Amino acid sequence: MDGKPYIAQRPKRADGRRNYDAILAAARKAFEGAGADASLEDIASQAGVAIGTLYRHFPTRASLVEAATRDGLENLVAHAERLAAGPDPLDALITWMREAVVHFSTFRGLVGILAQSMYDEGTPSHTMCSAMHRGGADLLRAAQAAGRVRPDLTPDELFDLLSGAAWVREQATPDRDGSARFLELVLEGITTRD
Amino acid sequence: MDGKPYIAQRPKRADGRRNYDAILAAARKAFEGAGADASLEDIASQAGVAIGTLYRHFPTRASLVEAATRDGLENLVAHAERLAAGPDPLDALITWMREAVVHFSTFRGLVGILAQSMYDEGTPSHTMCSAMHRGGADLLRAAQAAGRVRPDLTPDELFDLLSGAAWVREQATPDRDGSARFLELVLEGITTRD
DNA sequence: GATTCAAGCTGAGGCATCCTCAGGATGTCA
DNA sequence: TGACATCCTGAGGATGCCTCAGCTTGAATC
Repeated sequence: MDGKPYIAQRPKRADGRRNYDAILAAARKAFEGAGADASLEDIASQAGVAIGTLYRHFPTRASLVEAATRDGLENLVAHAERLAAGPDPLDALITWMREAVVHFSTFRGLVGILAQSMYDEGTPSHTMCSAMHRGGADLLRAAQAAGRVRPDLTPDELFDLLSGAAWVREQATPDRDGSARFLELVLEGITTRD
Repeated sequence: MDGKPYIAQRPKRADGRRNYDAILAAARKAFEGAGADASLEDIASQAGVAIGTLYRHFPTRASLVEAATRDGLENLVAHAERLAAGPDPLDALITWMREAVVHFSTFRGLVGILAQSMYDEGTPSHTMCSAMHRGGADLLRAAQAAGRVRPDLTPDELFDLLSGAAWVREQATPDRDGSARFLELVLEGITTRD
């Protein structure tokens, strides 16, 4: 809509930084417990801050989600680069996919936000999602070049599969988490026959 | 929680039936446009009815969703039975899976509700979901018996795969719908090698 | 047709949440 | 210490959820 997505930045003043950090910590906890649609007023209150302060630092819910998950996704991107340097491209891809599914389902509702951010510039998480897309695409390409993954699989399709797995994991209850098996079956479908 | 799920039933009095139908029609349209979390007050207003009347007929949002999707899911179950009588078990399973994905993603948010209903009695849609589970399981079993699908795939896993595909479809935009390809890749993973 | 009453309808109102904004407080820098 | 940009506050309008006390009406009975 805007073309210029808002990315929350750490404020300069000491009290501002304090509150920014407190809000972020409260948000992580709240998202973990109540999902991405946790009450923002609760988060503000947990952070010991008025609601207006929360909105000052994070003008939209999406910007707060972005800030709360940035570290994890940065790690994921960094790990992709490290894995790309390894010897076994298929193993690297699989390892990364497993990790990605876990990150995508850090809390309920996150996959949906990420899936939208992936193709919607003008979204706080878009930058990070693009980086992830590149990282995943590189690993995929390498595995394909090694003849270990079907050559007609596109990065977009890979992320659909990962998102699907993450969504299943999101829905899971402690006694029923089919996401690992889901990924296993998916891998069965995309790796080339021995 | 309750153990006794509320299933909306068509009321007896003429004005009751009229309103029930009007609310259902408005709900279908609203869900289609705004997803499963469409405003109930809007729906009531569109149906030309006070909000209290909506709640009289459909005490919970879940019960309204259930009523709005019952027909489609009934058809899906019926189709499973018809397909089971056909000659080619694998073809039957695939056809049904495609259809299921479409039904599961009738509107945004439905898959999530169905996925929860599947294993949570005390949910309006649970009955229909169980019937669907049985129908899908029968088709799966037949395809496995014919040696066309890996024998270690369970019905629960099948529904995870279907739900994942439906979720992807739910997220899709007109220019980007990867659900068909998703299903294709999944089938690659669960069918036995020629 | 009149009577009766269970079934049905209404919409105000309490509560939660979102988000804004005018006015006040305060950290920082010179 | 003064000046001011930055930051904070919380009341308040808007929306949506859901309930309930009081009223209306369809339909069964006489």
